[in-house]
Order: sequence, then structure tokens, then C-alpha cells
Amino acid sequence: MTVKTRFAPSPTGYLHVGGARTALFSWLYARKHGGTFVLRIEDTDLERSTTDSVNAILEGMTWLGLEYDEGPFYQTRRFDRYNEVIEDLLQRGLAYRCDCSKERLEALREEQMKHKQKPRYDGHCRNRHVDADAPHVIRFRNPMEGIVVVDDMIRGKVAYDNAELDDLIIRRSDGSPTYNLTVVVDDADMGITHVIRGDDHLNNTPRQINILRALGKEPPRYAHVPMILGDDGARLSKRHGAVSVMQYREDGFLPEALLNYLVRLGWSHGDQEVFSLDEMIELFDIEDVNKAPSSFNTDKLLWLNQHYIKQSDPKHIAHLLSPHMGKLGIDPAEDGPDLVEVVEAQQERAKTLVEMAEISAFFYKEFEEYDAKAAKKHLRPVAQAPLERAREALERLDDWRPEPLHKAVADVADALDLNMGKVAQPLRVAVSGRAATPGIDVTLYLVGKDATLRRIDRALEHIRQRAAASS
RNA sequence: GCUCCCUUCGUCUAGUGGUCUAGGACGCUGGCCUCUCACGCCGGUAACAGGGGUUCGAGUCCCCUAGGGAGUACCA
Repeated sequence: MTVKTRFAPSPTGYLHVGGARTALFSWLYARKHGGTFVLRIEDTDLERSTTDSVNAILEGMTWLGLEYDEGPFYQTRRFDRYNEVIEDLLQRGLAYRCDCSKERLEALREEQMKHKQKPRYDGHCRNRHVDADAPHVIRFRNPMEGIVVVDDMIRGKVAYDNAELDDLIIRRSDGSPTYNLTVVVDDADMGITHVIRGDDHLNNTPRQINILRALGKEPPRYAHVPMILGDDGARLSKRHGAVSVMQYREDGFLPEALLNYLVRLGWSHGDQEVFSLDEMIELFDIEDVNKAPSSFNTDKLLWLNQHYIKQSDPKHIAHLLSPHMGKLGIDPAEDGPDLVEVVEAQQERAKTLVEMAEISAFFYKEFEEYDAKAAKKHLRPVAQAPLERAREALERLDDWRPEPLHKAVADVADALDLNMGKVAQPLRVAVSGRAATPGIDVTLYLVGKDATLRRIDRALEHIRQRAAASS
């Protein structure tokens, strides 16, 4: 049997991390078994579905690299097929028309709740032969006895009493089919062998199995993955910030980091934390997914992101960094140092691309003002002599490369009988405005000679003004 | 309310009756390295929800309780 999995989001919002993880698991399972991965858009809720959402989901999938082999299929384009199935069910007496009013249903629910019962349709229209021309919905005639067992690859066997299930609506009064009918028809028609989906669908599964059986189809294997909770253990929501996958790109995360983070949420392979895509495909197994929900931990994602930034090819990072520099009004291609060299210098210093852009901006443009603490600590009168001497030495230096630069700064320190830090720190603040940058030699190299000399003058002026102000 | 699901360090997890005085990772923290920051390296912190069983022996099996979650829609 060839494995065929699917990801079936409803386009009522962007792709969030929970959906992304479900998609990842489905994708991995298909890839691992040399199977097929299908994307299906479940847009039968005409009210809430939007094309913007469809695009957002597609964009998210693409960014993560979860390419699908078939689809996207849209359920709204398959209404004829659903109607055909519904008609067949009606013919065979496995479904029936119902014209119960909302008021009646409402009253029924309240009554049942009052008697501490589970609210469910009472089968009022089961044998009433409602006129097809009158407004009505169509309900599935659920078996009244027996049990349905969901044999879940993650949960094990979960049994439901048919008596607990009621006759659900499979076609609305406006003629559109509902979720529980469409999934079942689509999964069967598309030959889905493994349904890997969110935990919230576990309770729907027995109903779906019943419909499947009515259709004379064999149920697929099911795997219900637990949901993802926010940092605080509560349900993941907008409140938790970046829940949209695309927001992570905005925030400077690498797709490989997010993927790696997501695959480890609820799944593990011994003590291994870092997985390449190939390793994931090789080692992943749906049976190893945990049953318990897990909390999203941004700190760990950040750590993984830094890990991937560190070990990636600087050219690759530079390519991804460029747009973030652009947001700061910098076009690295225009002038200034080679962005790849900047990345090499900053690779171990940034957890995100956004952060890397921020700490690298001074290589390309004048910084507005000094970091207050850094200036207070390092641009003091005692720094005047080191800066003046450094300026002289650097102005004389023609070979503007890290090694000679290092020697030049070290020589100034020696000549003044100071520690390297006493010269390097004022210099660092002078040329970058901040207290932390890559090594002073690389920093000066990347800033360039003209800007270095200019900024040292600016710093010396700053020191003079400060001295004047305090006297 | 009812049905179903879940429960190991703060978080992600290892653990499938004895090797668990419970391992790894993130975080936090002490130190080393060092021109700053970071990286790296060495060390520390911290958990089997509670109670009953079963067993020579339970984190591992069973039951109960508690706490979380999902569903209970003419949403998906």
C-alpha cells in the first residue's frame, strides 16, 4: 500500500504553528514512506473562508518548504460530488431530511442540558419523510447501537458508544455540505491512507467512521496529534505574539529552525535536538509522537535559530539578511562592506536576522547617537589620548585589513602602556556607537578607513564637549 | 453537565518492571576563555500530580482522585 497523507486546512486565517506542525508531520510521514502528500483546502464554510487566507496558507507552506504532490484541491469545487453522495445516502435510507426549526433545536438543547444530559438531536425527523421542496437540512442516520472503535496510531484504541452520537447534519438548508461529510468523501475519493490531524478532531472520528461505513469504504489509519499551547501553557492565541508562520519570517527566523523546533514539539529521537530535513524524514515516525499537548517555547526556538544562523553558509545567510537590512533603509549591494563578510563577522552574535541587521547597520550608515551607557563608560577624557594615537596610527595605515589593523591597535596600546581593552573599547564605541561588536580589527576593517577616521573625530569631539559641559 | 483525551525538571523530552540515588536539551546560574559582545568549554539548579493496589521489585501495569484539554454548531 502506498502511503498518502494530506493537510486539510480551512482558509479562515493564516497558517499558524499548530497547523504547520500538523502539516510537517503529514509531510514527513509521506516522505518517509515514499508516499504522496496532498493539500486540500476545506472551504465549505462560505461565510468565513477567504482567498487571502488561502494565499497565506500557501505562502506559509512554501516558505517552510512543505511542498505538496497533489492539489491544492478546493472543496467548494466538489459540491456536485458531495451532492451525489448525499443523494445516494438519501436513496438508501442512510440519511434523511429534517425541517426542525432552530427554535425547536434550541429548546431541545436547553432541556437536555437541564437534565444533565449531553445535548444531541433527538431524531425527531428520522421517520417523518419531510418534503423535499420545503426548506430542510439533511442528516446522517447514525447507528443507534454498538460501539465505534478508533484505532489511533498515537492514542491507541478509543471506543465510542453509538448511543452517544446523534444524527449530524451533512447538508445545510442552503444546500452546502458540511465538514464531517466532505472530509470523509474527499479522504475516500483521494485515497488517503493516513489521516494525520489535530487532536480536536478525535471526537469527530467515530462519526466519520460511521459515514465511511455507510458509504461502503474502509476507514484510513488515523493519527491525532496533540495541540500546541502557548508559552504560558494556555491555548495558543494571537496574544502569544507570533502565531502566524509568516510572522516568524518577519521576525528573522530561518525556516529550517522553525521546522526543527516544530518537529521536536511532541516528538523526539533519543537525545537528538538538531535534525536536518533528511534526518527528520529518516527518523520520524508518527507512532513516536507524544500524546500530551506541549507548550511553545520561544527561547528554545531562538536557540535553534541561532544554531542554524551559526552553521549556515554565510552566503545563504547574507541572502536572507538582505531584506532585513532593507527595512533599516540599507541596500548592502549599493555600497559599504560585502554583506557576506559582515555575516561572517556577526554569525555568532545574533539569534535572529532582525537582530543581525540591527547590530550590523553601523557598517553601512552613520549611527544616530551613541549607546548612552557605552558612551558614558568609554568616551571619557581618559580615552582621548588612546583615540588620538589610534587615529594617527590608522591614518598612516594603508593596508586596511584585519591583521594589520589588529597590530596597529595593539601597538598603540603598547606605546601607551595600556591593556588592549583600554584602546579597543573607546575605538569600538567611536566607530559603532555601541559597546559590543565583532573583534576590533574586523570591525574597523568593515567600517572602512574613511568612516573610521571620521567617527574617531566625532568621538573626540564628543569627549571634548562632555568635558566642557562638566567643568 | 455529558462523552472522549492528557499528566516526568519552569519548558521540550529520554525512559516500554530491576541498569532511575531518573538521562539529554532550552532557560537560569557559577567558572574558564577574552579587546567588548557572542561563540566554545567545564560545573550547578530543577521533575516521575496525589492516593490506593498488583509485584520480590513501579516513573514504567491496574483503579480512584485532582488538575488540564477537546468535542458537545446549519465551524472546520
